[in-house]
Amino acid sequence: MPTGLLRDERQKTSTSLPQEAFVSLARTEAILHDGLDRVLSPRGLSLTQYNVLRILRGAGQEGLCRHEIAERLITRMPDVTRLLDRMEAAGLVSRVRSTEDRRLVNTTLTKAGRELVGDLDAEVAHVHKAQLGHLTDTELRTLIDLLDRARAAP
Amino acid sequence: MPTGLLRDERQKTSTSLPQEAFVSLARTEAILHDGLDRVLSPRGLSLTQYNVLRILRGAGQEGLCRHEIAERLITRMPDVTRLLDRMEAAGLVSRVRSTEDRRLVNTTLTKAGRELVGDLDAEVAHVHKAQLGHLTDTELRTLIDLLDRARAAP
DNA sequence: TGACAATGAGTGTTACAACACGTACTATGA
DNA sequence: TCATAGTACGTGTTGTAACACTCATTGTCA
Repeated sequence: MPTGLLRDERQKTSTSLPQEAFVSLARTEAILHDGLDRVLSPRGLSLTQYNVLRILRGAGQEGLCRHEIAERLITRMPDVTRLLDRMEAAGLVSRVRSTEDRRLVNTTLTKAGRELVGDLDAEVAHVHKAQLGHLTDTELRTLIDLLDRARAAP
Repeated sequence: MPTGLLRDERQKTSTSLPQEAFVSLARTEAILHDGLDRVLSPRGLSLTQYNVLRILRGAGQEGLCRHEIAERLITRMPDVTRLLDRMEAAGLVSRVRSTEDRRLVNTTLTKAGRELVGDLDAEVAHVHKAQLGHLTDTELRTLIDLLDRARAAP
């Protein structure tokens, strides 16, 4: 009987609570990520590229070097060089070799990059509100706190 | 004064609660994902491939067609064909064209695939416990519930 | 000060994901 | 029963991510 077999399999794969949390987290992230992509990809941006734009805007006029951008990115990203290559080719960022430490290359937003990320603010905020606005502030606060504590593994 | 400028930028990027939740979610998922990859990649598996193994184990002897696998995967995956190609080449799954509906291709675990996913159960459970075990059951339950409700957008 | 480690960026290669399109088969309705 | 739409899978191509490695520059210490 197939159903019996299937139940046996399910037992073998018995999901612990941490495991269940991981799957739920991955599912949720994938859905939210996809929703954001639908706003960003028409502009030719990936989520990572959008994050770089925001990071550079937050850094102000002085910009950041490759290493600093990489460590502020959400996902580990071992190939920031070519990510910036593409963004430079798209006219969103500009890079200048530092004169103080000539190993460093300083990256800053161009005017076009600053305008693009500015234009996207409203759209992105709208998507986030559409995706998570049905949760109360208290619930969101609780979610954020739990996620923060999850990352702070002992 | 640079600090002043930076604070201005931060204000312009004023993070709403939904936005903050999204970033926290993405950060957490990336960290957990990475931790799991460290167990899977020595076996030559990506997280998606590992999920396929688990999905097929859950499906039992009858297996699943490409479409069914795709819709059970956590992340949207438009190229399941070549994902299965690689897993077939690695000897983890086997594919047979269905005789009833010859459009369908039935995919099942091979013995090697079944053994591999079985071997990984303990390791994966250990990683999840190391990553999330410091949260109480109540906290994990709350987290899972909130994530489930987050996905259930109106 | 001169060898050597450390740091930062870039490059060559491989594998994978995304998109659009094509092919085989099945179901449906005039 | 035959045209047509729909379904399921596969393929060609392009862009991107991951890994290992190299090159240039700086810091350090005998």
